[in-house]
Amino acid sequence: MAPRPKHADATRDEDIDRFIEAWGRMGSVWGISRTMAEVHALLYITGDALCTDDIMARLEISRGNASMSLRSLQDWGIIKRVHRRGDRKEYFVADQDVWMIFRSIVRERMKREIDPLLVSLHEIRDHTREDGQKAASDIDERLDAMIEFFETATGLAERFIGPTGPGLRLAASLLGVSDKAVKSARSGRAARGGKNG
Amino acid sequence: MAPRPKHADATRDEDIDRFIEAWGRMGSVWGISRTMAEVHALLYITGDALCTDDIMARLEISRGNASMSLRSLQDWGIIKRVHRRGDRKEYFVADQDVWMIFRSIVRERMKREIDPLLVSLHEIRDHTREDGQKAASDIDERLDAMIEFFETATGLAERFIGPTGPGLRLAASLLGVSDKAVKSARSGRAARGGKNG
DNA sequence: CACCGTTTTCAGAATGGATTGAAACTTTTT
DNA sequence: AAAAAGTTTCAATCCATTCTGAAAACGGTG
Repeated sequence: MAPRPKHADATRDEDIDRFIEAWGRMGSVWGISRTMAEVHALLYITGDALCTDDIMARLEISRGNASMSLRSLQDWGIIKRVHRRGDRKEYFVADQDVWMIFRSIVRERMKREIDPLLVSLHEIRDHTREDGQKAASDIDERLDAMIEFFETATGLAERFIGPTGPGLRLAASLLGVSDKAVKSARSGRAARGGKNG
Repeated sequence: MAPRPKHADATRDEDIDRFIEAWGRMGSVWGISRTMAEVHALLYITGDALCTDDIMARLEISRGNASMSLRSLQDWGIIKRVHRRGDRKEYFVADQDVWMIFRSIVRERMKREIDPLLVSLHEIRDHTREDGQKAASDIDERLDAMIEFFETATGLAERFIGPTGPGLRLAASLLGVSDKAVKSARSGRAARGGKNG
């Protein structure tokens, strides 16, 4: 039967590499740089506390790059520093709760992107309004529609990521998204038995 | 009587410029290029059907760039071509329904980013599984957690953007996102101050 | 306070994505 | 079928962001 090869560790490392690559590619989606995503991937998937040198070596990146990525990841609140007694190095661990990671990222992105956009939209609309010119009324309506959308979306997001807890899971059940629904929604590949609570 | 300044059009154009700029800046968030977002902004906010030359002139971009942006926007399904009788040019109009725009964008991003990620994650997990090595079991768990998250999120998103209709509005009420947000959902009016709880 | 291991900073180099512009192509008109 | 009008493609170029590497700063220790 399945022989347990001595190169099990090498296999494991390969899998880790693949995960890092996949997650790094996602970086753009979340608006973070590839390297930053890779550093996070490494910390998340290993679950270990790693120091800067570990990360530099594993990812083959410069010290400066590692330092900056780690800093950003901390700013985003998805990794934290840990100290080891008798060791002068800093170690880093990734938050292991995927929902938390998601919340942190969404919160940060909203703060950086959506909030300023809403400010701009309001400024523009206030301006078109106070001019009171008829010419702008159609534009006004479109601005209104957009502002309304983003404010509703913001409100929704705050529910999800707010301090009230793991809102998404709640939302999932509220909306009746069952495992079945999820499975059948995925066409093509999907045979597997992921399970837990 | 509202005073009707002769520079009304100039003022309007300025407002449009500001909107284009704000929306263009958002481009990165949605993973589309700045110019593409600006073209969309122009079409959306004016509500007009514009031809390539109009867009080139207004945005001061090259023909090639305009052509490619328009093409992408069509691929994303948020603008469409219109034909005018007796005119050989193609004109373009933006979908005026903000919810539809959002749905199109989310659908497209999921197809391009999340689905491939999920495929990769499954491949990696299947691989760590079939090796059956103990060393990988902790990694397995983390992969499981991540897969479960993305599948739930995907299922949720499909609810929102599915053909069933304006799911987000429904979601908003289901989740009890302040009645304010939902009420002001009636077109034409809006009050500042998105805080709620 | 001088030393040593470590982290941060930052100017310049490298990289990759966006943009141009002109040629190639398509469609309509005469 | 040639000309005219409009659109798309793509190699070359531009530009913004990311990355490097070495120097500066930090912070304990003896």
